[in-house]
Amino acid sequence: MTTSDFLVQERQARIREKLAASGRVLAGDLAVEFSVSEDTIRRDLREMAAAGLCQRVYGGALAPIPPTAPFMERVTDQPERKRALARAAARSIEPAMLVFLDASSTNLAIAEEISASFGVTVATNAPRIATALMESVDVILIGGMVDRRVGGAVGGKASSDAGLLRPDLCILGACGVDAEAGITAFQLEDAEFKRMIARRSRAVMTTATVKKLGTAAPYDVIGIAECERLVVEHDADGEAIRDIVALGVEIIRADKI
Amino acid sequence: MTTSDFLVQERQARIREKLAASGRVLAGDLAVEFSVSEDTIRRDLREMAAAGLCQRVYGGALAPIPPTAPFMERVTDQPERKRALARAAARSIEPAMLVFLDASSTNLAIAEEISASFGVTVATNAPRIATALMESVDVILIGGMVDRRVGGAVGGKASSDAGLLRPDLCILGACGVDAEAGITAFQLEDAEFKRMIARRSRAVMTTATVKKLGTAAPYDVIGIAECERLVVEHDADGEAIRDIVALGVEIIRADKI
DNA sequence: AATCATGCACGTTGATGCACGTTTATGCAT
DNA sequence: ATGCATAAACGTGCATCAACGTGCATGATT
Repeated sequence: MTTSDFLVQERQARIREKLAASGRVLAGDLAVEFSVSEDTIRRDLREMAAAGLCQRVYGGALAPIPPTAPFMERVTDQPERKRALARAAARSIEPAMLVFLDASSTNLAIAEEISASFGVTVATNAPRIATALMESVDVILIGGMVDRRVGGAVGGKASSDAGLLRPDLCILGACGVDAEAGITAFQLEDAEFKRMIARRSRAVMTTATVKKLGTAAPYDVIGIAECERLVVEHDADGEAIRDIVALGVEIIRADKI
Repeated sequence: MTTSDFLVQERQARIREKLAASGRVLAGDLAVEFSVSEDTIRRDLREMAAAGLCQRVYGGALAPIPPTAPFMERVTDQPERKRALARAAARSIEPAMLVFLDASSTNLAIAEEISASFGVTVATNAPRIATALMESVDVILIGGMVDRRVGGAVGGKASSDAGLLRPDLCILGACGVDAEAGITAFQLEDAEFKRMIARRSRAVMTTATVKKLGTAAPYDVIGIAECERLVVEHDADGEAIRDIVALGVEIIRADKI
């Protein structure tokens, strides 16, 4: 094995601690600290980035943006991955549909894939998504109190508004996607809202970065089997989605970035 | 690597924070601050501009402007004048108020003057205004069908939503302001919406660039006497506002640009 | 034997500062 | 207001060096 005192997993756990503490790590520093080559550190960081545990940058790595960060912050996290997911998801949108996009950073990326030629109506509780779409397609805004962490209107008024709609397709933002736990969220009111609109929709689709697969956030939204389609990244681990497939959920893989 | 303490992405993230905070950055200052050459900063800014994260200008960069479109076209029309009006208007906003900002480009400028320290709740039918405010203050979103020319939700659903509110202060976007014609708008549904929310508010204030004074758009909103305050530019012609003053409307002049 | 973790070699890529001709903004004179 | 000179800022091309990822060999472990 190595002359270093650390097993791979230990080393990576330490790196994660450092990322959590200072927000960034330098490859050179880590190599010295762990008494390994920079090659090894780079492999670690690459592997961690592939698992969504850091952002790989020239010279080292940056902390991933926490999934509980406010919407406008989450939007800046892993944009290329979200764009790839968004492109794949947008292919499920057909002309004349009423599509619902709830407040999620990947849904903003999907909104940015929707042009006037889609010929759809989009309903959303997220002001940012409405802004992205209103010049291109018809937009129905869900009113109510805006929760800045969620990035959209949730709560009684928003649910009342959304309760007037029956979307053809609901594209659901998910904080966690797991065969057993289903689709989950970090905020209670967000989870309530998502569940309500999903159950009013003819079809439900969700998207998940590698980081979210096999994870569960604190609040249940819906079971995974209530979701017709799951869009995953091109390199999502087959193991992670095997049980989801077994529940009859159609898997769509995004293109390689 | 670099002799600087910052990874590229960190540097650009800081630049984005500065743009968000002050609306502009100077290349020379950034080079000193980050201990890199101005060449490097210029490359950063060029790259960020290409990604839509800033506007590249001689000497530095400005905060990005969203895509051009009807509402957004109005936003980019005479921004300095609107900012001056916005600053003057914002001084009428007091802590704990429920303020209503309908969809207007000057109201977006006003939204951008409102920080968390205002301690207010803002209700709006404009997604772009909600997006600008949701990180700073409590935002109540008015739902309904978004009219892209208006830049906000109007019509039956929006009126129904707004009908639940009684704002302390309604800041009304005006397309025309005239002693005889009063406050007028270019779209019928927009005029209906404005009238409804103005009449539910304790106080109404409006703003007018020199261009709008003494003009009338096709659809009546309210009479000028129903408006307590009118914010005009520092150089607004006394002749143009004389009759408005005679109707008991308080005039506030914006600062010189 | 197969697998995993590691370091090495090497060609490629990325970030940076320098040089330099071009462009822009500014101040001054008319 | 216009024209001119000047200095600062600009973008392009280039050289340099560090960082990068890939392929491979090696040693340790199962």
